[in-house]
Amino acid sequence: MGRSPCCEKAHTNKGAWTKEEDDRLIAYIRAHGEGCWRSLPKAAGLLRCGKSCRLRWINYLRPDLKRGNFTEEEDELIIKLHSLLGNKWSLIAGRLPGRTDNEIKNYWNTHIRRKLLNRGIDPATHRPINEAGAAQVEATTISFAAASAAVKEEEKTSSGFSGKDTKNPVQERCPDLNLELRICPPCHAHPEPLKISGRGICFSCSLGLQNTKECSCRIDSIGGSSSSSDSTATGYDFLGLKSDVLDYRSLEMK
DNA sequence: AACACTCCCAACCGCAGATGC
DNA sequence: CGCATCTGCGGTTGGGAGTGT
Repeated sequence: MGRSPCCEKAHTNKGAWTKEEDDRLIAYIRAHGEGCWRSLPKAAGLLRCGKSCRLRWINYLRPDLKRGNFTEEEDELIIKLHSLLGNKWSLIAGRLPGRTDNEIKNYWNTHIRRKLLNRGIDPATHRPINEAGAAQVEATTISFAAASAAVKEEEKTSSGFSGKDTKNPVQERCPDLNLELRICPPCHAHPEPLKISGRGICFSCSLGLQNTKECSCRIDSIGGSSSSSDSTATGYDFLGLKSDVLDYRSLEMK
């Protein structure tokens, strides 16, 4: 491609930000709002590249950031979201108000990985370490992360593949994965709890969101009768995204 | 006190997707 | 439609702080 560098690298500061630089950046964004990162440094009188300014603002200066230690609840939520989304730190951060993707990524690598290893769980797969092979049959968590790569590969090689196909080769390989997970409006009666690999809990409950508006216990499988048109009527905002049909592939394309 | 080692996190880098022309 | 540019993301790194010897 031969992309040009994001900014003129000469004459720009690098490394730790000074108080004065922080103040300039804050003042400028308060006056003009976020955006136009490329032109911001010059306009704000900063000898930094736009990317550096954006990162500094998002990860450190934003007023809505929640600094300080992660709570036990946040820990568990991160673990559960990671088991579902993989290293999609920005998506995970989207479910943790006041936390940034960089912060969560760092926290994962320094604390949670070790925590899971101590529990005997592989942080990459969220499966017991000593069951690496056998666990494929008796999965205890759902993981779209590993499957998403396979889906992409599948889509490359099979141009005719669509979500409506009943013969999804990925599912044939990974029977524990429901790549067409659909979320419906909250159902207080919980008539038909989602079975995640044999466990009778809904997805929200598995995330620790019992009795919340996210609690939804009716999810049709890929072979279900719901079409995209009837799912429109029951569209549900999962992970903060207004989508009619939850499809991890579409989540990535947010 | 001095050095070595480990941990942690802010910041950087490169890439890919989105957008504009 | 193709190219150039911008933005955002995930992986990695550098260096300061903390701890052990």
